[in-house]
Amino acid sequence: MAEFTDLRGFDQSLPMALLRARESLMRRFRPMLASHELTEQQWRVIRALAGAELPLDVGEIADATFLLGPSLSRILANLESRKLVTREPDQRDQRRSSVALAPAGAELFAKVAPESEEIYRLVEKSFGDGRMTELLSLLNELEKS
Amino acid sequence: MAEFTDLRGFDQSLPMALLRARESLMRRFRPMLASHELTEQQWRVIRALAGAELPLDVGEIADATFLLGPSLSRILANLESRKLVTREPDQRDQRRSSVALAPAGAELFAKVAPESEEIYRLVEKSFGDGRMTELLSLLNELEKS
DNA sequence: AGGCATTACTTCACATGTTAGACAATTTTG
DNA sequence: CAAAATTGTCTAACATGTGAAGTAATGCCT
Repeated sequence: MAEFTDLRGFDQSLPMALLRARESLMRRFRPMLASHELTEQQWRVIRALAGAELPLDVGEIADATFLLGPSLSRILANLESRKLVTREPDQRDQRRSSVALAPAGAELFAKVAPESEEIYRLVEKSFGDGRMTELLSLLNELEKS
Repeated sequence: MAEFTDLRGFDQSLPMALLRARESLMRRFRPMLASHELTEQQWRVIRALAGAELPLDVGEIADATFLLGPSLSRILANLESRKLVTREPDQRDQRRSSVALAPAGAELFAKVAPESEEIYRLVEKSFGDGRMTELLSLLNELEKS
C-alpha cells in the first residue's frame, strides 16, 4: 500500500514523535504524582493556582493549564470535594467563579513541587541542558507557525 | 507561592510545550479526519494496517500506533462494526486475532492518505524543512534519553 | 497427562478529551 | 428599556487514556 501513497511512516510522523516523546517524559513523573493521589491534569491546575497571587476564574485556569472547559469543570469539582481548592462566585460578575487553593491544597503543593523539580532536573541532566533549550524553542515556534 | 519553590513556569515546562505543540499541529488535521468520520486514533490504526503487507495482530497494531490495549480493543470493535477492518482468530495461536483492512477500509485509506499528506506538506512549508528534521531528531533523542 | 506461570486480548472502572448544547448573567443594540 | 447577541460556566454524550482484573489459549515442567 505504501508504494502507492508514499505516506510517511510512523517514524517520520511529527504527531507520533511528539506523542511518544511526551509519553516517555511523563512516564517519569506519573508515579510520583500518583503517590500523592494526583493525576497529571489535577497537578497542572494546582500548579497554576499556586503560581497565581490572586484567585483565578475558570477561564484563566483553562488558558494556563491548556485544559478545555468540560474537563476543567470535572477536575475542579473533584479537587473541591477533596478540599484542595475553594470556589466562590465572583461578586463583580456572577457568571464567573473564583477559584483558589485551599490550605490543604497549598500544603500538598509544597510537598509535590520539590519532587517534581527534582525529576525535571534529572531529565535535564540526562537529556542535556542545551538540547532541552533548543527543543523548547523549536516547540514554541511550531506552535506559532 | 512561586517565590518559595522556584517551580518553573508553564512556559518553560517541557511537558506543557510538547502538549501545546502537538495540539497546535493536530488542530490542522482533525477537521479533515472528522469529515471522513475518523478520529485521530482510528486513522492511526487504519494507517498501520494499510502500511502492512500482511494482517497484523492486536499487539503489533498497539506497538505501531502507540495505543494501549484497552483503547485499541474498543477502537477495533468500532472499526469492525463499520466494516472497515476484519478480525479473525489466528489459526496457529488462538489467543491472537488477526486484523486486516476490509475493502471499505482500503478505499477510505486511499481517499484520506493524500489529503493527510497535503496538510503535512503545508506544515513543512510553513515551519521549515530543516527545523522539522531537527525537531524530529531531538524528539527521538528525548524519547530514548 | 496434570499443574502452573505466561501470554494475548478483553472488560471494568474511573479520569480526561472533544464537540455540541443548555443556562444564566451581562452587554449590546435598536 | 426590551429584545438580541455575547460571555462564562456547566452538562451531556461519546471516544480515548490508564491501571487492574478477568478469561482463554499456550508453553513449560515434572
